[in-house]
Amino acid sequence: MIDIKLLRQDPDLFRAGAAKKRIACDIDRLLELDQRLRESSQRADELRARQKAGGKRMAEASPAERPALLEEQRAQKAELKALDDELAPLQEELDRLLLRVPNPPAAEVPEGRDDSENVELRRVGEPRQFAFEARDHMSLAEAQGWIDVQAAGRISGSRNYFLLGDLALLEQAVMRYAFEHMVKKGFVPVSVPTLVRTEAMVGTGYFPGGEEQAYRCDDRDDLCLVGTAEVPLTALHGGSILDGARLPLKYVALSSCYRREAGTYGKDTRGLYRVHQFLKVEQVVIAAADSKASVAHHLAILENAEELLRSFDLAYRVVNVCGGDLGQGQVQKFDIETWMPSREGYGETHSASRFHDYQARRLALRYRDADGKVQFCHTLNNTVAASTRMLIALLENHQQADGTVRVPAPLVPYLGGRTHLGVPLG
RNA sequence: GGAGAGGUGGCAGAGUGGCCGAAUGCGCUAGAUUGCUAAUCUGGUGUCUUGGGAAACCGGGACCGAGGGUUCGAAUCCCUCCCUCUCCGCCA
Repeated sequence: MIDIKLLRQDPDLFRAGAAKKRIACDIDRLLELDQRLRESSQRADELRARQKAGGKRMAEASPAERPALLEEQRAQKAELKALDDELAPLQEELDRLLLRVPNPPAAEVPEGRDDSENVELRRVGEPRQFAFEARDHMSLAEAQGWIDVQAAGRISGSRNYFLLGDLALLEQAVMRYAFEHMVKKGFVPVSVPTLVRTEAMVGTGYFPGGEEQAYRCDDRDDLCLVGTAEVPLTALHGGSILDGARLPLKYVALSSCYRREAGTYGKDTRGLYRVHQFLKVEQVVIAAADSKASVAHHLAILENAEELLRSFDLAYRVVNVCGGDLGQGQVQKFDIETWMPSREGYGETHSASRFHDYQARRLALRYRDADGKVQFCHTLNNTVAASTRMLIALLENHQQADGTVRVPAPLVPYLGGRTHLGVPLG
């Protein structure tokens, strides 16, 4: 959520921000509501003050004085009630609109309508050239007996999968390695709930707006399945005032992630690229409110993921995501796209976002700084490794002519010392 | 799922209709005292919001798990929900 005081001071900043993000947003209506509410609530506060004073007089009044006082208080009460009734819907509308105001993107964010206008920052590693007919991850996995989407479709519907044998082992290996990679860097390992209240979805900025992308339990419970561990991790300290000396807090979590993928019919239907459920190791930083430091954290968590990709011998590129492709809350986002031979291109595998205090405001996530002032935290997050997309990259890039898959060095210890997976195919 | 007990400031804990934003203790903090440490004494010590002020600060309003209600007046009474604890049942 944005700071309404800033909005009053500099509405154009927010108009420009919304325009850059290509998100419609009625700033004028918001300012008008704010203005009216502030004026009226002053009146309401005065009425309440008189009401309170009257109550005190009542307590001290003699029985003879009471009836007159009572009458006076009744009249006041009616007046106050009328005013409150008038204000309540306005306040509601303001709150609703406020949740929708996009966080203005950083100056470094490129102009652009959608992902086609993201700006490439660098390419690292050479896409692999094959001296043989390379397979896509699906045909390779099927040939090795590593995947069953038919059975998954029968049991769970489309975009679900069973992984079997070596591929199930590889998934675990990647997750374990990614997790420990971050723990070694001092990130606190966390196991998180993946069922969260609507409140947490709103707090992290996924709602309102992202409801179609999230699975929701039925109305017996107010619970959603998270699309990423970012949600529980960022919400972990919501509602509290942290000791500023303890910041930044760095967390890493491994969790299942659930995505409805509504509106993507016919898109990436083959294989593991777009699925309803996967595992992901996610890094979250909760920091002090300092935009410079925030940028440093952003680059650091980006580098953490790049390190992992380089250690896997995977080629990738980093893009600076353009305004139109940014989410409502993000100040800036870097995506990492990893080379995927079957796509003959780079496919998104990581997404590093920084939010400034946008999520923190919604979550009431604050800290006390060295001067004793209460401030909203800055939050950031990035993927470390998302299982399915990492498996696509590993299978396709490290496949051998005989249909086995080479295991990159860091994963060997997590696979019992094996350097190749699968059996030679005829 | 059944029965019961609770949710009050950083923590512990009082408060059953007005004098309660809330006693007391601990903690924290500033100062005094002190050869050092410990101890002692004194003051300060919630959040949000609004108005005034350059600021220190001052005034108003809201907040005692959340949301509704009763009342001139609610931490206190009523309803719904959430959470915690104890016992029983079921279960990974």
